[in-house]
Amino acid sequence: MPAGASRRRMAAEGTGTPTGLDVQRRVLAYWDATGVPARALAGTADGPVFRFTEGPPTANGPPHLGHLVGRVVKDLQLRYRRMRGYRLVSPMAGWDCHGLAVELEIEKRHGLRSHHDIEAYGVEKFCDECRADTLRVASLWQEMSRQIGYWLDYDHAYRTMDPPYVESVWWSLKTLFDRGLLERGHYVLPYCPRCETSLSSHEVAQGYREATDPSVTIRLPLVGSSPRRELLVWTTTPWTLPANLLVAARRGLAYAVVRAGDGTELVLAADAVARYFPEGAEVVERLEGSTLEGRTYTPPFDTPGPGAGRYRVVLDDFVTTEEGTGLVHIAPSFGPDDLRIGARERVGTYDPLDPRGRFTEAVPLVRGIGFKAADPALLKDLEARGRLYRAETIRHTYPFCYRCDTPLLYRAIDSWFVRTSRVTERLVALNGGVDWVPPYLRDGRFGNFLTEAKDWALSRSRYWGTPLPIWRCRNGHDTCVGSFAELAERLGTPLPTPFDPHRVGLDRLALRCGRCGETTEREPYTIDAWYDSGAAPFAQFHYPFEPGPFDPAAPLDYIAEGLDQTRGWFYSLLVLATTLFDRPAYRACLTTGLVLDAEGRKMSKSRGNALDPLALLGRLGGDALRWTFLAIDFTEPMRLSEAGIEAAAGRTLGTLRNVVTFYGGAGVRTSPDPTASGPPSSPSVLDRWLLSRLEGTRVAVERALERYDPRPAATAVATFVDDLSAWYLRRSRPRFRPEADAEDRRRAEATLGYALLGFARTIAPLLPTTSEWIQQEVGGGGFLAADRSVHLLPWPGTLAQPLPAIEEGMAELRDLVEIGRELRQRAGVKARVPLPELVVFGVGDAGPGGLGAEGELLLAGELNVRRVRRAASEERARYGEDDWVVREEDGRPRAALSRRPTEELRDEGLAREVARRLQQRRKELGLRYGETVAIELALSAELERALAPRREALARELGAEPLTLTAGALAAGPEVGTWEFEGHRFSARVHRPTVPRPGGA
RNA sequence: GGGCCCAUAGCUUAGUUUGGCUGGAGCACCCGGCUGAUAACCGGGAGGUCGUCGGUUCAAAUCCGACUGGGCCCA
Repeated sequence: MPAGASRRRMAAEGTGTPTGLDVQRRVLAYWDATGVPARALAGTADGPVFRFTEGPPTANGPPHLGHLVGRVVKDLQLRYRRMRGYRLVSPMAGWDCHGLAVELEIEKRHGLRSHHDIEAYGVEKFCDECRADTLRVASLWQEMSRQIGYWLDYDHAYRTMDPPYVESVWWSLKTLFDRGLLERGHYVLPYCPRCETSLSSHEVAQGYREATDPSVTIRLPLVGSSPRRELLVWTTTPWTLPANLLVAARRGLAYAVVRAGDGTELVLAADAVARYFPEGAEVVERLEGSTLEGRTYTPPFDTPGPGAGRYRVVLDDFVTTEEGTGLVHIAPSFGPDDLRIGARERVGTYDPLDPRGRFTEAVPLVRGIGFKAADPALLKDLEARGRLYRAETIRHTYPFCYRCDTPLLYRAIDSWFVRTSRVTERLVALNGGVDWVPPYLRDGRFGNFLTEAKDWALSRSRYWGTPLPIWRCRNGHDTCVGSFAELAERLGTPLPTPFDPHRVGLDRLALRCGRCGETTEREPYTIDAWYDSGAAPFAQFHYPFEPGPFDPAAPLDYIAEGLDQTRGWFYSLLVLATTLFDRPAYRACLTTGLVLDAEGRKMSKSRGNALDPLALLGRLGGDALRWTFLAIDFTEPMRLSEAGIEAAAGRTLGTLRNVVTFYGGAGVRTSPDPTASGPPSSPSVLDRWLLSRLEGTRVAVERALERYDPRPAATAVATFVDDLSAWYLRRSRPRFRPEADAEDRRRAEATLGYALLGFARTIAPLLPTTSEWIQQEVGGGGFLAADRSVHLLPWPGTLAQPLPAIEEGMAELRDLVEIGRELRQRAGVKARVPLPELVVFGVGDAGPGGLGAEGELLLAGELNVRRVRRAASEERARYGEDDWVVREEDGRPRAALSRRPTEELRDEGLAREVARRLQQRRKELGLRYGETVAIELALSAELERALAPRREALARELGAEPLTLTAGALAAGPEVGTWEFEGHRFSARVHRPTVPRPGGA
């Protein structure tokens, strides 16, 4: 019979150890049927509050493995807090609904390319589709959460597009507006001509790419110079030259006037002369920068017309000579420094591009041509007029729209800003009190970002987002509306019901100006979706319009998201908490690193190396993944592979399941809840040791979770599972046999049951399905009632008395076991052959490890020696090389093992070997513990001599009825097996006394 | 160009904050064992220039500096 079939049959009969997936199915079915998650969800109703907010994902794409890591980290903390009796505010799931990502999806679907296309298509229809698309794969997210055991309230999820949420966002915007922290401005921002909107720096950062651009130097003749003098000016964006208004030089910088071949004199920085004239140049004059101030020049293109003070040289310290000529072309509309200088010099701005980045009729030469595409025509014209000094190309990184791959331009446009630069100090100060994990983020990446934070460009010229609730009248008065009621009041009419606060409905509304009574128009913007999510802690409760559990004075206790959120959610949360409530947004902030594949490359859909979290969960189960994430350093980039996850989880979790199966399968049953009456008392040091180890594990897990660092918890859990399986159970196995002392057996059962249940509670935050399975299997819940769930039990207090002396003694004892095994190996005697004696040197009357007679018994049992004897080091000489193997440490004897078994012991070893193989046979036949079997044994002469006196004991041990012994060999047959070992040979017919069921093997 | 993080056995890692005994462990590998957990379990072995170089020190995986490689962020 194939092994697989055998195992399946055993599993069907309930005698095999279930896989992690079996456990998960069983537990999820139990939770689904009894509603455990809903009952546990919010924690203790009247407990102290633990504040948490789920960072809202956008659900228009499926979850990836990185999301899973974050969810595990969040969930284990929430479970721990629930068990500690906290009330969770709030367990709401959340969805980020607005933004360009959603819009672009719809644009693609209908081939829309511009604002014009969208408006022709119909803004209302467009937004309706965005709304419908936004939660397209929410069910995948929910299913993923269910399987990983991340319990959130999906039935009452907050959605950033819901009217109450939008109203809370409006309230916050008006609060900022009233405090002068929300202002309109004309600033240079990254701008996508295809999306026709400005972008945030966060968005731009994702789209830098290598590109080839012109690198040109042009001549700008100084007015009224004789001989003719020309300024040399360098640029990589010729398309900005029609918008040139000034040239900047630097005070204190040395400039040279160089004679050119055509007799004109060229002005450039002295440092740049060598670059421009590698063969040398005739310098006719040296100038200091400030002497150039106020000189006027002829502009590169005769476009904007005269304006006061335009086309002159000004001074500014931002001019350098590392690149270019030390004379910088200033187009105030197209660069931040340009805009600043233009404003200081009062020359205004000049922008000859339309919203789609094409030249208007102001530049007839290139009218209708896109900004970058116009470069060749502009250069050709300059050349024709003799104004082009040098034209080359350059490779550099240039920003492209990360959504649509269009080259961006930097452009001064009207926008609304949150004046974060005015609260920089508060942001830094409040962040200083945040407990970051890992800690270096506080002053490192995040801290740096805060100190450099510029004003937050909030407005977007888009359609699907929270509309900016500001109306402007023709006198330039702005009215910011902070609630739906205020909107109705200013309108003078009730709002339609239901009222949808999105662009279509809102843009139609004309308010009266709050100051002058004039009619107004809404500022035609939506806001950055990051603002929406930053408002989640209060907006999810419709604060301040409803009396929810939001406390404006209290930060969140804990949040956890991916490291990329330092520029995203972590930032927007802090900005809003600071400007609205003047407090930090969160007390503890944990970040998770990037998920990489086995080769260390970033997992991405396009690369095809991404692991599908739902498929993984379906194959391995949630706890296997959880265990993997706990065991690795999730604050750093993580290399993950399916094989790695399976291997990491298999050992510890598989061993634990085996122990639980043994507890049930060996017929062990105790009272329904072994924890109810406190730790069982037992004189056995083995029992007391296990319970002490259990308590140590509980303390280690508690300490780790209090510090938001689960890794030490995982280490402690793995160690305990090993102690439980490889030492406690291994040494306790004789105690569970039917022939064992009844009282001792009862104590062992009670101890193991208590330990398993205490352990289940300890690991409940880390491994929710495994712990629940243990609780139901061992605690007698039987997967029946919700109130027996481990997740509704409190976090355990002291589980047992810590006994450091016993733990140390046991460690010493286990050390002696290793020494004993080494001695056996040296003696060349297998463990199944009992040896007469192990001598332990230099231990006191309390025996090895100070564990008394029981310690000696454990040692004797584990090493299969008849007795353990204590001896003084001085007796070393009595243990010669012939009959003993001796282990010495530091020149002193530690242990000695008698290497010569007696005839009787040797025979016992042979009997042991035969019995072991027959036991194996029983198991292959799928026989249970108590079932009897008929065995015919045919033995060699020596084996028969050894076994005959032990026939009775052998029959009992094997459950053989009858057991017949004969000399010789059995004829081959289907039920006959033959074994050989160390020159011995025997065959046996083992058959079940009952007829197998039809369809069985 | 600037900032931050990481580097320990083939793989996953403990130890680094606070310098100190032969740098622990698991997986895989080789050898061996198993006395009702058996796709489980146990022992032994082999495998390490603790990324490289330099410094501080009686003593450095640990502290300092430089460099190399990898990653993230900013420009």
